[in-house]
Amino acid sequence: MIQVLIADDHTMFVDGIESILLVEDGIHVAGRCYDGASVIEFVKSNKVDIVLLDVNLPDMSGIEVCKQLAASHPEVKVLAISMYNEESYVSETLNHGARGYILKNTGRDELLKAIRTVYSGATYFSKDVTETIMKGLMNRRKSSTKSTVDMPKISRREKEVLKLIAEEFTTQEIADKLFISLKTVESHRSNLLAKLNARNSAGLVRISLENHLLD
Amino acid sequence: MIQVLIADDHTMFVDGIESILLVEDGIHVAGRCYDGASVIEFVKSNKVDIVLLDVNLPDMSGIEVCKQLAASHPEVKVLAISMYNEESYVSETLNHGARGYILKNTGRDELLKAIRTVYSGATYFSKDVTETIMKGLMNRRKSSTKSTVDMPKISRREKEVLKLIAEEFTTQEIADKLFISLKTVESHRSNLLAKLNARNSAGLVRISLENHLLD
DNA sequence: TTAATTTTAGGGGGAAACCCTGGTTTTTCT
DNA sequence: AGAAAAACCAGGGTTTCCCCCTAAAATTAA
Repeated sequence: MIQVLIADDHTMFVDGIESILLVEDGIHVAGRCYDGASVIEFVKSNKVDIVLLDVNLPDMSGIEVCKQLAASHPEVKVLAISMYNEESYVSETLNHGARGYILKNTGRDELLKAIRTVYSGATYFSKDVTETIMKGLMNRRKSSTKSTVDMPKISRREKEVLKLIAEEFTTQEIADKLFISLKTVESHRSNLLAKLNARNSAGLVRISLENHLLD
Repeated sequence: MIQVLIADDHTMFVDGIESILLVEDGIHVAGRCYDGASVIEFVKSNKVDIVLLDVNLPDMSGIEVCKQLAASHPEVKVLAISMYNEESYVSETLNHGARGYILKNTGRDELLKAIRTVYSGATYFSKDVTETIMKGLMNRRKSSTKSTVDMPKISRREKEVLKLIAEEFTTQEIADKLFISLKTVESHRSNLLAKLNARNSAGLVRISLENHLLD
């Protein structure tokens, strides 16, 4: 029997979920909570397998609840339920221990499937959520590509020097490693400063990391 | 008619794909390529809607091909095909312009569905790949939390100094900005060097960027 | 084969960073 | 309230960085 705790501040919504789960074999509604604090309290004294957790609770955010649950009761699986299909919400929630993320417009069958899937140890995300995440993952390309375009060409040797600078080696150490003179390394760094429009080595490192110049 | 270019260095695999696509209505195999360079060449002089791209090509990586295609022929959609269901591969590929990612063990029907989906402008990922990405997205919690844990506490003031160092300001400039003495700033940097186990400002910047200390 | 770029190298000088030690005041935690 | 941590300040000494300049050899592109 899967013990489910429903956590949402909208009574009507909780009622709806409960009525779905009540008639379902193998699933039992262990309790209902209307805020984050009571979720933490409830799991302390009750056996709960899955928390159906609204991401937007009045007192604390669902993310905070996830974090605390993951710390104190890692065996309790969190299935996040949210009205918002936004990348920041989704990834934040997942990054704090939720095993699944479904939207509030999810139908009865999908809700049951999600609960059973998460209970089995796997993860579940509704189709829309999956798309959102993929989109977010892909859109990071634009920013990185754009900045790569207007980035001056860095020669092979300069890149080597740049890498070693980022690894905290001094000019002398870099010279020894590359079997070249200290003055040569200084030339390279000087050229790098000009090319990357940096004022010092700290900037060199920041710019090269931000633009993935060391890959 | 969807013009498809198959790019893979394994002849047998290309043959297999081709035989599937040949009997399919609305899909035409525009050409076959066995390395990345010829893909770039081919799209220059042929109409291609979709490139079925093996991520592991002999001469250049599929990621490189994606990048170049996105730059020169953004209308050509890349559907990545790979033997490896690994997070780094998948996200790298998607971040460089691929519209989909399927595995080589994908069946005939799913392949066709993927092609048609990508052609329609949407994205397609096989179920396994989706799971991998989700796992990867979730597992960043562990690494980030872990690194934050064994990362010494950085005071509010130190963080301010650290930010300004990363923004390439000199000690004197930082002192002026924060209305404190030059020597104080040096103290803070010195403490930061010790705390973050860095040898110089370059390392300070690298470590703080790698561990998201400036957020 | 020129032309351009890259890589190499050097002198000299000033600024900044780094290291060490010491101290006071303020904030934070218990 | 007392202890601990953080923030503040400072001097002197050493190293490293950064900048200006020049310039030859090697590689690459036109």
